[in-house]
Amino acid sequence: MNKSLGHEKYKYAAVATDVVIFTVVRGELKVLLIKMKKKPYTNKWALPGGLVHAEESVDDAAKRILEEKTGVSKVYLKQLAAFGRVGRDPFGRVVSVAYFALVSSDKLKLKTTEEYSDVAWFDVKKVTDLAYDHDEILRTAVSQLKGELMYSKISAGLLPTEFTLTDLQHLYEVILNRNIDKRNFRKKIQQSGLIKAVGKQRKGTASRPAALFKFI
Amino acid sequence: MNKSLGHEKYKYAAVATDVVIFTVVRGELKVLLIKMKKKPYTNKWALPGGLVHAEESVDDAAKRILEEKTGVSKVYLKQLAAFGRVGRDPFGRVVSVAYFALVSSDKLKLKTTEEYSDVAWFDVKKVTDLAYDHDEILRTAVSQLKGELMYSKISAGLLPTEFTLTDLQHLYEVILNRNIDKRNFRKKIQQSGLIKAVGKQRKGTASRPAALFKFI
DNA sequence: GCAAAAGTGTTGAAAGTACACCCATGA
DNA sequence: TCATGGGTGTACTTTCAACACTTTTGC
Repeated sequence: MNKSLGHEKYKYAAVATDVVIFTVVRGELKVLLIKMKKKPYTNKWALPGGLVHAEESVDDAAKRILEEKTGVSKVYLKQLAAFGRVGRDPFGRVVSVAYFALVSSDKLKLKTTEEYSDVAWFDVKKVTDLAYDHDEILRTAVSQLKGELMYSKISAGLLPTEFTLTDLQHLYEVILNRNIDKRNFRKKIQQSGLIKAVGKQRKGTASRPAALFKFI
Repeated sequence: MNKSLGHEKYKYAAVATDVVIFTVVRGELKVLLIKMKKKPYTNKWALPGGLVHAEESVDDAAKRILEEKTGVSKVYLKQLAAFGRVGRDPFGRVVSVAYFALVSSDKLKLKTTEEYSDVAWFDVKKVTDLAYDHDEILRTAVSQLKGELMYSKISAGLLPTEFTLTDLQHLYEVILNRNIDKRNFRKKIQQSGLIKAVGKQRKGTASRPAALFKFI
């Protein structure tokens, strides 16, 4: 969405997609932002996005943009909503279909340091004043992420295939931004049917070995 | 969406909106469909829809189309999802943002009889084989409608401003397609804070008068 | 007084929440 | 043996589900 469209001269609106890419690092829920060059958003941060090409589905466009910005593929992307206010994009009449995804920060550490300096992770709690209507998109994404966390496998992207219940709980605590009771969490998540024990243990931890689980 | 676009020649996708308009008549949940003329969908039924103009928001486009097809305005339209498969529209590369609404059948009785014969209400349970990907859109809409019914005021569009709890329960039973316990329903809906008593009663009913309520 | 719909409570089950101690391992 | 994190159960509260009779009105 940082290309000029000149779509003002067309009679109809064009389609873009913006992707809210979350990760968790050092106990913080972070979102990937890119720094813009073009006026009127010079040096403003924005969600990664781009126009949907004629020969690709909107889902595929979101995947493409995710991969372009992070190098990560095969991540589950979830459609959030369409944002279609008239003035939302000063470069033309563009409707954006927003997606969100959770990606493990170590899977893309290389990419974010290799990439130019105008791509960076930001603590979600501190982000404000994004370009376009991206503050609104981000708020919607955070809210939907929290709502779905306990009822879906979206968090799988943030953990290795095999993980401990404590790993999972810590992840949930960061995303939900609150403490969770260990016993209640274990009861609920094991009853949910979303994960199952793999029958192995994680050793070498200077403490009692933890059972490993995986998403089904 | 029943206009040729020729958007194949553009590089990017265009935006349309399709509106799933529900009503309840004679104990059935019905959806408004229009009969198409153009190949390859000649005589197929489809959801009302159309392209989003450059100067209107997607929300406004959905409202406009709702009003064009039903004559009803000031109805709450809820965004459902965007549908963006490449081949979903044989006339061009079009991404549709779908909405749904509930409108009282008596508010638009005139309109549907005045309108030409290729607009009609269909029992949702019997609808199949719609044009485009409209079967999928309809299924998604029905599912979301059922899910939100108890937690929002969307059903307000289907009732007069003042209604009895029995009216509301009958409506819910039709939409959810199951019986609801009267006492549990009354407890839950009155605790929800979505409605409140207006302090009046409906008289002249050959039975005990019922208290009237309204949505807040 | 009777037909017709309005209105109202209780009990049991299930799910959610709060809370504290013992266990297995590596160092 | 101790430091570290792993693992477990119970009591209370809240929510959901099942279920039947009395009340008020018009005729």
